[in-house]
Amino acid sequence: MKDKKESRREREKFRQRQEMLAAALELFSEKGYHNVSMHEIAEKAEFAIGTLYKFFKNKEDLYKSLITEQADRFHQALTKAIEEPDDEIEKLRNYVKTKREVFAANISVIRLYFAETRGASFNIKAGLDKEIRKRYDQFMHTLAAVFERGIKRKRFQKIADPYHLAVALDSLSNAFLLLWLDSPEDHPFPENPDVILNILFKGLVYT
Amino acid sequence: MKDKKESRREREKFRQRQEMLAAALELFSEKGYHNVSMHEIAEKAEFAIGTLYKFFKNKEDLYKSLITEQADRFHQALTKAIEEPDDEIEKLRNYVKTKREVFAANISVIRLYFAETRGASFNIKAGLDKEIRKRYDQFMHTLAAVFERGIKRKRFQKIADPYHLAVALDSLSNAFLLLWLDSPEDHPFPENPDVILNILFKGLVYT
DNA sequence: TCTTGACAATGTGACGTGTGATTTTATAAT
DNA sequence: ATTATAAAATCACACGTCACATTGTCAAGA
Repeated sequence: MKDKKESRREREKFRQRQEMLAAALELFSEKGYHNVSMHEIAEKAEFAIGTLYKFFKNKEDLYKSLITEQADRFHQALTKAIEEPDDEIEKLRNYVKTKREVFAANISVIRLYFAETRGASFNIKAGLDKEIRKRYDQFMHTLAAVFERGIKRKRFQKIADPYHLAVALDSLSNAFLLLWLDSPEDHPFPENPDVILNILFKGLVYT
Repeated sequence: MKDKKESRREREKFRQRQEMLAAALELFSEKGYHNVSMHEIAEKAEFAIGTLYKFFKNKEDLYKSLITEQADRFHQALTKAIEEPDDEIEKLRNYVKTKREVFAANISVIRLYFAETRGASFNIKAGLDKEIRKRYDQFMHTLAAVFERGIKRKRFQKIADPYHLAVALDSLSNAFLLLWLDSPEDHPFPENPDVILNILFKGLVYT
């Protein structure tokens, strides 16, 4: 019974924390770190200011938790996507497909995430940058491994270093997904994710 | 004589303005918009705060001027780079080469510029985003024209829509240049800019 | 030609005002 | 009684203003 109560309370706390983060996420992604006040977050989450501070040391801590937790979710989803299929080309297809879904469903967070990984974010004094980049780099290496294996198995030509290929695919998919999400009227979503992959797969110049 | 005096003063004012912008640039690129105060800028530029406000309506105006002026410089340099050579492949080579130089010489501004073009920047309330994107999009179209002409002249295969190819080259070059500039120890600058272009030029999968 | 002094233009920086993060104190729930 | 929540108080900081100071201009008089 004691146990049950404890865990019940635990769960309750966790739920509250999630609500706070959800409210914060919505606000941050809409207006940016510096244009959102703790008051606003508290109000949106339907808590008082003081309660926020019971859960998070300060604004920075709140933001940091938010971003890293979201980043973990993304990386987990994408890692799973490239691990599941066996064939390398299918891995890449599944990667693009999953990324498209993740982006579409979380476009607002994605922008914050980019701000952090892409440098030029000065939202918090220090630390987050490193923290996020570590995760990003880790993922980039697992993606590189796919290319490496593909080259070893003679499925891919070695047109570049595997890590470079990973960087290339990452940046290409980011660019196109943002393009499509930014203005679906001008740049509608192609049904086929191969539009992106073909840029890598096919050669531009005649040989 | 009157004329000369006038222009002398004009030039003097311009010089001061430049000094202010230079100081602001250094600070903004180091600490971000919100972590730099007008006082700091004034101090660094060795003017009094009031003087700043003689030149710029407010902080936003200062920042906006800074970014758009820099962006114009970049776009001008890059446009020139793709207009000069006659051959399409040489245009692209020259583009990458020039971009590399521009990035290397202005890495700090570049980050700010990305923050603005890549969304996720909430530095100023409104306007800049649109202003910069307009310029960016304009350039993207002139780059697309290179691909279009290349395809028409049978120098390139039509592996994708010309605009998409422009987006692809832009994002690839950004990604690699940042990679190299971020950690030259881990990822040294290849002497040959074709490292980037080959990803576009050569096909990854065997055909 | 040189000096002088009034007047304009430009530069200064202490201060008013507002905002927002964090703390403290009061209240209610368990 | 102890803990969780709410609301008000504190406190620091940064934008932008404005009355004053400084510098520069120009013409009349020595």
